[in-house]
Amino acid sequence: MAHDAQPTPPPEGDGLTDSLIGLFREIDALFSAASRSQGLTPQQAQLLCFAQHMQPSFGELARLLHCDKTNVTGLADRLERRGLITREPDPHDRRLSRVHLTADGAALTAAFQQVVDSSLAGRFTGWTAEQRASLLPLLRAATTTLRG
Amino acid sequence: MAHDAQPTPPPEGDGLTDSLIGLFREIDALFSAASRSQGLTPQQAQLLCFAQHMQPSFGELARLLHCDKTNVTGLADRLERRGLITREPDPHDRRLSRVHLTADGAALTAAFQQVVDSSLAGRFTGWTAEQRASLLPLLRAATTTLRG
DNA sequence: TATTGTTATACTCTATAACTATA
DNA sequence: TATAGTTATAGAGTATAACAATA
Repeated sequence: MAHDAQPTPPPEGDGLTDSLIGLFREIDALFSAASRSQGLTPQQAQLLCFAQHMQPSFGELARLLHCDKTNVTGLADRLERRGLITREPDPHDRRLSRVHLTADGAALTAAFQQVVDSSLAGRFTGWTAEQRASLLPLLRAATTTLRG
Repeated sequence: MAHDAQPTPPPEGDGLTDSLIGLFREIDALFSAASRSQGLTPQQAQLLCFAQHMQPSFGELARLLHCDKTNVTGLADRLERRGLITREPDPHDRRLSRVHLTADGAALTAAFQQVVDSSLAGRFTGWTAEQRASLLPLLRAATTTLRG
């Protein structure tokens, strides 16, 4: 592998970009439909998911969503106005504001995830057990690779 | 497998939605960076890619991009103003307008794809040949599955 | 000085409804 | 009647620059 992995060109050309765009558009469509079924935009739904298992600061959300911090302010404004999140001051650093889900927000987030999960489940029924089993680990590995 | 593939529940729960959102955000960030390096928005870059190997009508682009047809009008306006595409009437149906890439548009699209490809290549060097080989077919299979 | 969140601004993306022209 | 593309409109996402509060 020392002189075998490197010479082999990594996935390049060969329509990889086009394939990735196709997949990206399909996932985007799935997220959009699931979000709208809950009265959310995709960005709002994704923010809620990131706030589900932690209480992220605005800067952390900006990094997770790969957008400018100024966008998070407006995004949070709209979610707060609907009673789905609250802004809570960080006890250790008074510059920080942390996003907490309300009970309504947590319920809506769970509903969104359920729609996505069942939507996926409905489409992958044609796959073999092996194919499906290989999907999640590969998703996670690809995410880790891209994030690094 | 005839009575083994069906009873096994398809990928559901288990943080699948969160994993998918994570991957989605990373690919979005990669596309955004590549697009901006060419002076394009991600939506503009994706439209150009879809117009690279065909001359899609506005309705076809709306379906490929999963957005309303009215969005394609404005998207095409901005690309046409920059001389990257032209609107050409369909010879068989005078209601249809087809998007053609100009020489500049084709060059910019190729440059965008090159940035995406090399950006991906730079990140997947740590993968084994087997892992990389399994990625593209799975991407394509997943796209086909989601599109159906 | 540096960092966090905000505001102001401008542009882009998005969907809905109503319109024109073609079929 | 139905379809393709456009326009008008309103709301949402996006980045840049400048700002106040805090570290």
